Amino acid sequence: MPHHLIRKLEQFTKLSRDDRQALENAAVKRRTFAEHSDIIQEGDSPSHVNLILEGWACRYKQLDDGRRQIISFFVPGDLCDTHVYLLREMDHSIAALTPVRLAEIPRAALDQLTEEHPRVMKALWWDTLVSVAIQREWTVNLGQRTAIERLGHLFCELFVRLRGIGLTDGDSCPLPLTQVELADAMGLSNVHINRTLQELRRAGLVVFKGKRLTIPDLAALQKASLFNPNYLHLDHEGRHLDANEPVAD
Amino acid sequence: MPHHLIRKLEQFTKLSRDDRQALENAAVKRRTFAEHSDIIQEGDSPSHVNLILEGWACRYKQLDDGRRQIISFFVPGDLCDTHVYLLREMDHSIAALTPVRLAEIPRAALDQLTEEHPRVMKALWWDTLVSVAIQREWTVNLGQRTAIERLGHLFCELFVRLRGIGLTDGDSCPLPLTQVELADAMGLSNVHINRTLQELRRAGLVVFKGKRLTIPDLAALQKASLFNPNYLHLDHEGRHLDANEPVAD
DNA sequence: CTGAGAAAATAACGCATGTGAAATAACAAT
DNA sequence: ATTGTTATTTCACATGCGTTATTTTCTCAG
Repeated sequence: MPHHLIRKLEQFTKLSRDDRQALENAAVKRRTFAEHSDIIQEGDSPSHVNLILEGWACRYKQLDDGRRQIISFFVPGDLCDTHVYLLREMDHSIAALTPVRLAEIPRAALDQLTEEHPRVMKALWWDTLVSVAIQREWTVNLGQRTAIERLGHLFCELFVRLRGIGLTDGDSCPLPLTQVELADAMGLSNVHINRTLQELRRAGLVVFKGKRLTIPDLAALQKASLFNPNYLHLDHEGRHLDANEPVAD
Repeated sequence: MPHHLIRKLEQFTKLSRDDRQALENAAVKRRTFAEHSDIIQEGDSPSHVNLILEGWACRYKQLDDGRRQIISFFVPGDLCDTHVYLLREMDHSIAALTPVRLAEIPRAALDQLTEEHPRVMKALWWDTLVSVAIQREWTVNLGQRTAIERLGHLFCELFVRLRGIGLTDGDSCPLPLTQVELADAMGLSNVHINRTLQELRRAGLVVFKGKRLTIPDLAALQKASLFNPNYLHLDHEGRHLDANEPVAD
């Protein structure tokens, strides 16, 4: 059932049938959340790890005066902070952007998983490292890129991430975000997101309509956005398949 | 010798003499780097984990057209990405901002440490979680805060982090950064950093001179910067000292 | 003490992006 | 179809911050 996660992890290393089964077993407790509802709130005490199975969510933080920053987007297969339960309380909230189906992985299940399945442990570490690399890239995006580069960069990133889990269809992918949400993520006003979107459309770089994004020429968009996918670390060629860890399947 | 790291980790959980010794042993291989030299570069293949013992460093990323973003600051006791060697190549560079003394922790040593010293493993996980929480907060900082809030927020963060490892002296701390470096970190021009710094000085919120920062009234600066230290997770009161893991000392 | 290089400060001007408000357009539920 | 609701688009105007360049102040080696 957590096939998106498995597919994502297998971009990094092949898992055995047993490994995959262990992941299934860890993700038995399912929950659903309505669009726009909070999955967990700042100040809550985290007791388990959330794995998004279906739908989109986001991390966000709200300043005292109402300003809101979306800190990251979660798509199917994404884990919300492995080992987060070590912390006493959440420093941010997570909200469902669409209806969300997720699995709550209890602390004990995760600990057992990493102890008994070293390949899974390594793959989860890889996933964690990629997540923080994405967060770093957002720092670069917000700090240095212009509005048009910034938005183009986000579109490239989301497209490539979705492609990795098989959720793209040719040159298009789902993008269930409003312009206000894009604005909150990019640190821009919704008015300026609208202007920027039109500029991207006029340049023929993107089509964004009906909750779907189409990128007719990904290379062109990458170039215009200074997007370099190296930070997603999708380039391994089996490097991490240890010869002495046979993959029984 | 890695006493800053130990002091930092002990903000989270008490370590036994044995735990501390294991950390010492893992950090035997020492190196020094000159001011402004690169410690590791984008594209390099990481083979070990760097632990800053002395001096300041930063992660940064350079765009093709020369724009540079400083992504994070490293102070003594900071680890540069636990388990980074799982990745094939670095997606960013790390540079020494002052002369730097560090320890290279080999992969095997780290693996052994986490296997044989569960308290240390937990503490390192906590440290990792705090690091990414800091990265998230930078996203909020760059996305939502005005120049003056942004810079004030950075000053609060660095002061609190340094206080945690005993590197503050009353209401002041070292801050060996130039205005250009502050600009590259805050996504602002050096000219505007200068203007903003003057505004902070005029308001009596900071004194910044001779590579030292003084914050006469931390509460006031926190308020002006919308700084909430919760994301540094320094609030545990022994919550993670399991009763069944006696701390021999 | 002196000079050279780096860092900080100042100045003038331009533009990317914000703000607030109003007008359309799309969507969802009856 | 009709309506209420939410999302998008457009407009007019304001401003925070960038850019380029010059000047002043530090720092420290000799």
